[in-house]
Amino acid sequence: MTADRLGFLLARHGQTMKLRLREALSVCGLGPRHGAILLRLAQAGSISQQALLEALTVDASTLVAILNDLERDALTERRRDPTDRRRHIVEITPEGRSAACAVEHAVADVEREAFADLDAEEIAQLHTLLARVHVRPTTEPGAGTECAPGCAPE
Amino acid sequence: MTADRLGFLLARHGQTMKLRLREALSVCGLGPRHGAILLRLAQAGSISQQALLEALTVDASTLVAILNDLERDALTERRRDPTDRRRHIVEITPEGRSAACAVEHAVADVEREAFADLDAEEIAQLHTLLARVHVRPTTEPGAGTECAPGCAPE
DNA sequence: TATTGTTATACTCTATAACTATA
DNA sequence: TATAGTTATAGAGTATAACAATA
Repeated sequence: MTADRLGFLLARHGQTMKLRLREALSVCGLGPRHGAILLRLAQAGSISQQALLEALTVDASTLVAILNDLERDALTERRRDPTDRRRHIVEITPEGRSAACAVEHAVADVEREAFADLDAEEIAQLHTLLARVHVRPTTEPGAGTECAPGCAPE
Repeated sequence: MTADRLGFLLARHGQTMKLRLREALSVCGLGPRHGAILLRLAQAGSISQQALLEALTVDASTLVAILNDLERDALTERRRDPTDRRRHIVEITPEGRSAACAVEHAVADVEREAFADLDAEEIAQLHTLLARVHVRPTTEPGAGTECAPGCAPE
């Protein structure tokens, strides 16, 4: 069942993984993005909002909504950057660390099941390879080959 | 920048790939799912609607909408299975084959750019590994480890 | 009664554009 | 003027549930 383009395969499995993560994290009342942010913060303690934007590949307005949720639940806090009062720095709270721990467990469960057929080395390989795919387009849109002649429908 | 859970990484890159595929295929007036179905049909000629459901991991109602689009553009046709008139068999039309060719090119462009940092062998590895992740949950929901005590917020 | 396909609908996610504040 | 963040809103995608036809 590998009779599928790698691009489609990646898109499809990514979608499935997102759905599973959502289900697993719904126990904690969080979405996948919320979880990813909490884990980052649990590692780093505090991150600038800009850095989160780059790391998570989300729209700025989306990030605001997520941070509002987290702050409403007292899991994170935003404070102004003293050196540039336009910028926000996001910090994790003690409650946030507890939640991050829960997220860690939930994600680990999902991963254990999803990657059950791979051994540790293969999982590491997959991780490394995935980390090396380009997330952002490097060339201008439209730079590639156009649709072949006579291909366009309608 | 591998400081990320594999699950989150897969979900995020899958999302990005889907967006890129959508952009590339919009030239042909098709969505990613439309493209994936066309490629399948270009290979097999005809597939039962049930088989498409399993292969694409989409909801039945979603598939209906996609097939309606394809049929409206005269790229595919549905006919009843003579042996069981409840079932539909989806067939590709000549126009559909042309469109599939366009899809092939567009997807190849996206893949070339996204996997530019991987050599042919690594791409094949990634493909093989991805094909071996479990798409569907094998255990009942809730069978895994629950959130650690004191972890749940609010 | 169970299965296949369909329709209608509600819900979520995401992106777009306009607005505020700081620089 | 340009940047960081926010808000409101519209659009697309997906899932849920009820329905029709066939087995």
